Amino acid sequence: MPAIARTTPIERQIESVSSATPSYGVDMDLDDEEDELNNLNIPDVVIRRLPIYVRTLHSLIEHGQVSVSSEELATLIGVTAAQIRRDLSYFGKFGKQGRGYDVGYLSNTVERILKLDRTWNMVLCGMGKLGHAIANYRGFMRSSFEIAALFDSDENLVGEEVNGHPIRPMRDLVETMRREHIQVGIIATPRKNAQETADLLVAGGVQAILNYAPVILKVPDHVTVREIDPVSALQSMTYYIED
Amino acid sequence: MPAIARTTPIERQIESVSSATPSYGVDMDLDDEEDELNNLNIPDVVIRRLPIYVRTLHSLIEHGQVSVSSEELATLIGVTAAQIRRDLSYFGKFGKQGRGYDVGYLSNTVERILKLDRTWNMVLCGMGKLGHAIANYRGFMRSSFEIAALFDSDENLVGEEVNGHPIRPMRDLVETMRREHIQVGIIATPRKNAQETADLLVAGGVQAILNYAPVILKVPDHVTVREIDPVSALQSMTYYIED
DNA sequence: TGTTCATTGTGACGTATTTCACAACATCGT
DNA sequence: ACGATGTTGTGAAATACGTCACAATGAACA
Repeated sequence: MPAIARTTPIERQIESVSSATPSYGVDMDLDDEEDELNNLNIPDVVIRRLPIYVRTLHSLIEHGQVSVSSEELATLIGVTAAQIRRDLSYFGKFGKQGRGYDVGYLSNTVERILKLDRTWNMVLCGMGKLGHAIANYRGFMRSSFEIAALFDSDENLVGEEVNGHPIRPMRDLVETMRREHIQVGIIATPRKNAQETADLLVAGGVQAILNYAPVILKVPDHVTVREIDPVSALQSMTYYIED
Repeated sequence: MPAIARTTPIERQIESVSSATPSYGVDMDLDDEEDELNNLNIPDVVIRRLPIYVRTLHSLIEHGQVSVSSEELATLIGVTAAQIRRDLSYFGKFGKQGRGYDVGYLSNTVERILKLDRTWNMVLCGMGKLGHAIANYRGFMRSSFEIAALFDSDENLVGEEVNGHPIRPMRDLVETMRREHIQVGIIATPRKNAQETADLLVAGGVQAILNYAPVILKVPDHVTVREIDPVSALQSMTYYIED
């Protein structure tokens, strides 16, 4: 397993991640500490499913349901029950035989695993039409995320206020991130500026980037990237269309 | 392989597809017709990578490059060269030993595989803020896609013109789709209306749905769905953040 | 307290996907 | 015409991921 060569397990790079499986240095002394937050080598596919579990559990909570079996959850989500059980088993034992899972408890647990039991401040780079739409989007707050600052390199946009935040010049990005200890960034710049923006985010200490620009970003191993790419999504679906 | 039970191969359902591997009825008479468009059982992961290849090839074309090796392409994209060669080999042989691939030819070929050598008309459902942003998005046209009609169930919005198209009432959706032979739909409705909208799209003959609503849609096997879900993307990245 | 029932958590197995590694071959310079 | 070079396409091996199937066990109720 050549450490460098395939640092970024393929699939990830494209469909999104480019993350570090943050599990190096495990030769300390093989302590069996199999705690909940044992994150040694949990497949990224599993991690990507967890938010869906959380979302579905929330919806059950809204409906007042207190307990759920892997089977029921599976049906709601459209996966197999075995998969849900296996996924959860990576982190510990949260169910009760014969009873299923306590909805509230499981929801809290998975949120804690994903570190959603806090608010993450984000910087948004690129305040064109897309940036404006993102800045005005109401869905982040409801989910542990908050846009803390807006940036654009166009001096004409700087100063404009969007959804309560002034647009700041790009040159302030790194400093702002450091000062406010921000680890999450959103890139909504034109394609050609995306990589340089990513570099700035990295300089500012970013650890997670949500990338709306249609480019594969090169980032260090400790930075996770997920692509939001509607065009690619469409382009891959047409393959299956039978006319 | 229980046909019904796991119609929707898990991963797909969540990370996007819910498609038909459109390859039933292959007991005709095992003709070896291994043509390019041989689509028997090509993994969806591969299909999802093809748009990235196309995009990267286009960028090479813009730079005037005429030939590219799998190695170079791999570096640009951030995958391994072997993977690119394997992916392409599902469809045929497009390279020349010692030389690599002809950029223009490969680009055209992959586009043809993805059926991007035509324009796909789409319907957009849900004309709230998000719907407006999508309707005004300039990136589709440049990529074989065109929004042909807008729909919303809110009578107050009906009639409003967005980017040259009037918003029509939902009740016209099915008829419009059939009349104009539209097979691609975008859902940008609130979460609670997403499933009913999907049902209408299916009734209208949809075969591909780009879903911006945070719900897992239930659709028949012949319909492919891809989710655009920035919140889930963020929620899965925080897992990796080390503070 | 024992029996029934439902449902978990997980070894063992199976399938899907990626990577290795190399024979085959096209091109070029001589 | 030939050897050197670079790069493809692909069997075979390796790894990653998903599913089966069942022993273990908690709850309910007799």
